[in-house]
Amino acid sequence: MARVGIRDVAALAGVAVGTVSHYLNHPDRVSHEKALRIRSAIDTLGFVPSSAGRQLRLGISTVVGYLAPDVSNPYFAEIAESIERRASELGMSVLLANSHRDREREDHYLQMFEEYRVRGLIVSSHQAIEERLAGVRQRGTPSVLVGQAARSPEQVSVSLDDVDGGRQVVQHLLDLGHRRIAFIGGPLAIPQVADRLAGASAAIESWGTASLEVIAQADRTIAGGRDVGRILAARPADVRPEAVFAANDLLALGIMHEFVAAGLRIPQDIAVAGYDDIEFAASSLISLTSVQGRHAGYGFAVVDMLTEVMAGHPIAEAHRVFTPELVVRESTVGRG
Amino acid sequence: MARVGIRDVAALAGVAVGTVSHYLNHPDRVSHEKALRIRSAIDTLGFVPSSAGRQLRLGISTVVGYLAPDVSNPYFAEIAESIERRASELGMSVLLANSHRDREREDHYLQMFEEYRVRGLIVSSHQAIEERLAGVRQRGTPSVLVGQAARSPEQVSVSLDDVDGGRQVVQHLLDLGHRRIAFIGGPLAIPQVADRLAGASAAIESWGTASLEVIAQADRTIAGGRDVGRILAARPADVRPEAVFAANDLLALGIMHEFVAAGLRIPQDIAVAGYDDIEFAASSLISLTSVQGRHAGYGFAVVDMLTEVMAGHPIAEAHRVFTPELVVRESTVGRG
DNA sequence: CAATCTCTTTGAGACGTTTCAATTTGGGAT
DNA sequence: ATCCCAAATTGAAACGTCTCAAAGAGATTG
Repeated sequence: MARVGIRDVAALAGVAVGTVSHYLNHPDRVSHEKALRIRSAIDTLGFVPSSAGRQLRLGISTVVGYLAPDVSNPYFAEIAESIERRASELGMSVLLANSHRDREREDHYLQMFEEYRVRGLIVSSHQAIEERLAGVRQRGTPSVLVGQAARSPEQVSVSLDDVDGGRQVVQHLLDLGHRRIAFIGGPLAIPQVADRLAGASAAIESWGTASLEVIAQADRTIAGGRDVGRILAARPADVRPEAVFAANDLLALGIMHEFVAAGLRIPQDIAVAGYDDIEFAASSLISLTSVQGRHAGYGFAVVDMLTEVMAGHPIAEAHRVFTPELVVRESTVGRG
Repeated sequence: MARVGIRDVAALAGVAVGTVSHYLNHPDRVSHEKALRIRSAIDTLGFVPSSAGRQLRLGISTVVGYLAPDVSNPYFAEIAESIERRASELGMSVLLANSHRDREREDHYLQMFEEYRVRGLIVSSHQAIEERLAGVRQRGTPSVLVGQAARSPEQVSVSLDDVDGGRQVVQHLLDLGHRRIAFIGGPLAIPQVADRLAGASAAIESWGTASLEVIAQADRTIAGGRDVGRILAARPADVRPEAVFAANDLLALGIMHEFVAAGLRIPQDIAVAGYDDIEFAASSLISLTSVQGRHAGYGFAVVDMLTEVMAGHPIAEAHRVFTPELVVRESTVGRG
């Protein structure tokens, strides 16, 4: 099953290889008659041009890579989808790689994308990855960092003001009258988590009479949330927080599940707020108060910045920071 | 920023290009001293081998593609993840493409994977895609169809017995005493949907005294479920189904949300069952009865079958069909 | 000391494509 | 009949890599 190449097509159609290539890339330069012969040769042979050959010659591709920590978190899946949609409008294809939050795999896929000479890279990560991306960029592959603001002016990024988001959530809980508040999340080495906590702390401090308990839970998944939820639900009411703020929606959903299973009423007995505003937050049976980041423009902004930077244009605003928006739902204010 | 190639490395290290290539691929064949020089040259130059060059020479790659209809459906995200995990154990990389249920985009990515000469393809699709895959296979790219059983003996597939799954769900609802049952889903052109309905119908018929109302909803998402849920909740109780069986969990979750919002009690007023058993089904505040397909081995089976077929081995069992398992939860039997 | 043998190193050639400069063709103007 | 021009076609060269056959350099053996 020897792969069929452009030469075979040319031979069968009785034309030169250059003509076949022209047919493929500049159809207007080839006569109708030969076009037909070539088309039929391609069909009978089942010719599929080799991207390796083309790329070798051209030196570039039309593919961009999206490296996500965890596609099974709907948050990233939703970002992936909006990126994909925008990219396809611009005639580009998106290849998705799932690092599974693993540093090594992240590195591996980054390397692979480089070897593939993707045109550009979109990277969501919980790691300190900026230095690595600087290397990649220097070697010719530009990238947009998504989800954490870059430090370096060279590294383009699109992110959310997580400090402000955390502040908004806790401010909201304080406004509702809660004073014993818990923050669930970790590890603090992750910028996104640290920022959300920082905002939460700031709100607490400026209020004065409230307290913030920090409960470490590095496993920011539904399962992780359930673990925490079980523990909290088991506490006697007077030492149980009046409200919990989870570092992301998955945690919050897991926590809520255990609260409800334990017979606690949300939000009367305990209020819950999440972060990211994934679709499942809005659709939970007790809809979840959360922080909406990527309003419509997020995926677009990412891809558009990437195209700018791929084109070599200087970026006016290298670090685009969106302001998050608190979405208040039943899990904090009850059925409206 | 001219790309640095293997020649540049060779020049800087003062060796022949062949030696550099050996260093990369057969490190044991090159002396320690030159290995060091080459390593340092690679580092200072920031050399990253071009996969295009390599692939052109070798004709094969170590990448497999996974084409999913919709990564933002956790069902596919979970499959993607298990595939990725297994593939990486076997030293392969997975590239994910999201067709967004769009026939055209599906075609586009399939073509792209072919041009990239991926080693093999894993395809989840709601379309009749077998013929297309036959073409792809004939041209040298093997594939495993996931989620629908293939018709052709040449097309390897891993799937679930959806007829049996549908039957189990409805049998369960009948056993609980429900007689007016509704099936939500569509379009019937989709094999998975049609099979689930077929199983449901079979169970109803063999029972005799029960009725099955089919409510078409092609948008099998949470939003789609909410639309249906609103309509059903608005019906007077005597024409409202006693139980609904949704073609997938997203639909079911959306439906439940509206039922609860309308004040209906689940399962006392109306029972709900879904299909796929995504994590959010188990974690819903009223946990959702669903059908578990891909128990542990699913992703493994897929990748292992793909490696077999990539190796050119004949497959003993070309169409592997897993038997689904009903997972009974609160949405049908109430709090246990 | 010659003859082998092993371990390294070398450079050419091929993979499939696109582009570019050069050539052919056909038709209209002179 | 000749010339010219545009349009269509051609073939060679180059992209970056790996492998293969061959050669070089020591080391070991007879």
